[in-house]
Amino acid sequence: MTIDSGTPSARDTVDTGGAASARVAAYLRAAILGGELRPGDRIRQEDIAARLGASRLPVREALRMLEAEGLTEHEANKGARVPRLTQHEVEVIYRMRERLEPLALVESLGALAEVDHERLAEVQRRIEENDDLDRFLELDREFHLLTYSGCTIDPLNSMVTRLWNSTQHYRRAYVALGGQSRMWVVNSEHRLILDAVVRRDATDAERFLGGHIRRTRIELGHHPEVFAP
Amino acid sequence: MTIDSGTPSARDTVDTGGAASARVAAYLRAAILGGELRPGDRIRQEDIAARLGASRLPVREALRMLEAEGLTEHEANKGARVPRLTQHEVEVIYRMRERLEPLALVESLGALAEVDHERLAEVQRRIEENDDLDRFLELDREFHLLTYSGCTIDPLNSMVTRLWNSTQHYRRAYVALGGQSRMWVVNSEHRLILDAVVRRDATDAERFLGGHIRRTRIELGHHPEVFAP
DNA sequence: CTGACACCGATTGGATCCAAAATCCAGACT
DNA sequence: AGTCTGGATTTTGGATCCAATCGGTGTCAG
Repeated sequence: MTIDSGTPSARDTVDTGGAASARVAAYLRAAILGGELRPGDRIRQEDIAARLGASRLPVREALRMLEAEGLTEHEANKGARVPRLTQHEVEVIYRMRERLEPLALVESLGALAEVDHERLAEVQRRIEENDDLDRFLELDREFHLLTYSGCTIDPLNSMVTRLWNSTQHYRRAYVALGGQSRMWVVNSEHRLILDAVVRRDATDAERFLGGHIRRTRIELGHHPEVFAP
Repeated sequence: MTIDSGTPSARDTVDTGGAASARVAAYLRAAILGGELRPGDRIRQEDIAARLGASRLPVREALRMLEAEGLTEHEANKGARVPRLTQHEVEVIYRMRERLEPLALVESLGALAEVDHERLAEVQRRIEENDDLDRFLELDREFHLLTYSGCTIDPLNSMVTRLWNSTQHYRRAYVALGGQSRMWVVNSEHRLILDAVVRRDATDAERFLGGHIRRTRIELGHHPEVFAP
């Protein structure tokens, strides 16, 4: 795992904290999103500090940042863990996504330039050529977050990112179980969204994106084995 | 200003961090929500530490907590400030509330016992008897957050709280300008919501709450002077 | 054999000290 | 006179050390 990584297209969360805190946060973020740290895993401050050659203090700061991003949870005098979610919690998070992400997309539409449209098309092209499951997770995330990148409303951005972070592990488990097998559905929906974005059609963008997330939620509901401990 | 305060009905945000961090966080939270610290104000770590007789470290932790709650914002090597929002940002936050809070209410409905219904009715009664503007802010917040108190989905709870926190100052400015003068509208809407909650009618609850927030957003949009620097 | 209690190791929380970065002001130069 | 540069001051970021708290284990009484 590389140390610099961080979220592919996250313009936020980079400035906050000092240099060391940011390094530690990037390391842990990559470890959790990448699947090395899984829900329920405990994170000991000293372990991380020793591994990265820093003191425990920037680790503490990093854990607080990650908590705000939904990647860790804290309990006083007991430390940090990667949150473990129930099936119902994930379902509600998808319902939150259904409502928030169309809003973020509409806020973003006007600010997206043609360069962004081209980048989006390029990412979608790579999704369709791709056949690696872990790579799909990254590209899909990049596609959607890129469509929101014109949105300047800070709480909206951070909440959308947080919702993606929280469900990342379950998305991985889902595709690993072959759930995302009918890729042509995903691709056709992505193309509808991309088209609406290029046309800057807020109504269509909102409708297609909402439907895309809703379908995913329903299909995920048919696979309770994803949530087995 | 009292030191113990904290958010009236916030079940979350109490466990995290140690004792000193929690005290500092509660102090700052009360100062910001209470209006002593206003948008744009800078928060110097040493000032707070000296004032509360703690070291700077718990202040740093507290500032991180508050950042997650939307009450402060950070910049590396530059410190913390109370965020200043534009009119458009506040409007989008209200749109987020329109979409998220009905969801939180529906998730909460089934878990609310009769005791909660009685407490709600009591709070609403006090709102109708009340004639102090600052007191109205508190009671209104308590009413709504109480209706969501049965919701156990952590990210949903924290996001709803964060949205309330972010707009608290502008709500205050709005009522101070006499914007919330037609209290009978607020009260009739609250009664509709309360009734739907008692009947556990998800459809009505969602509809009335959404309408309540939407009307507030639109009325707020007619008062741009609230957002004057 | 089981349950309660006390002790001890492990881990997090807090305080103090030091380093680095940013801001502010003065002075010189254009 | 205005602007740029340099240093001094202020403020935040990081490291180390010490205290408080939690979890497990072992022991003793019932």
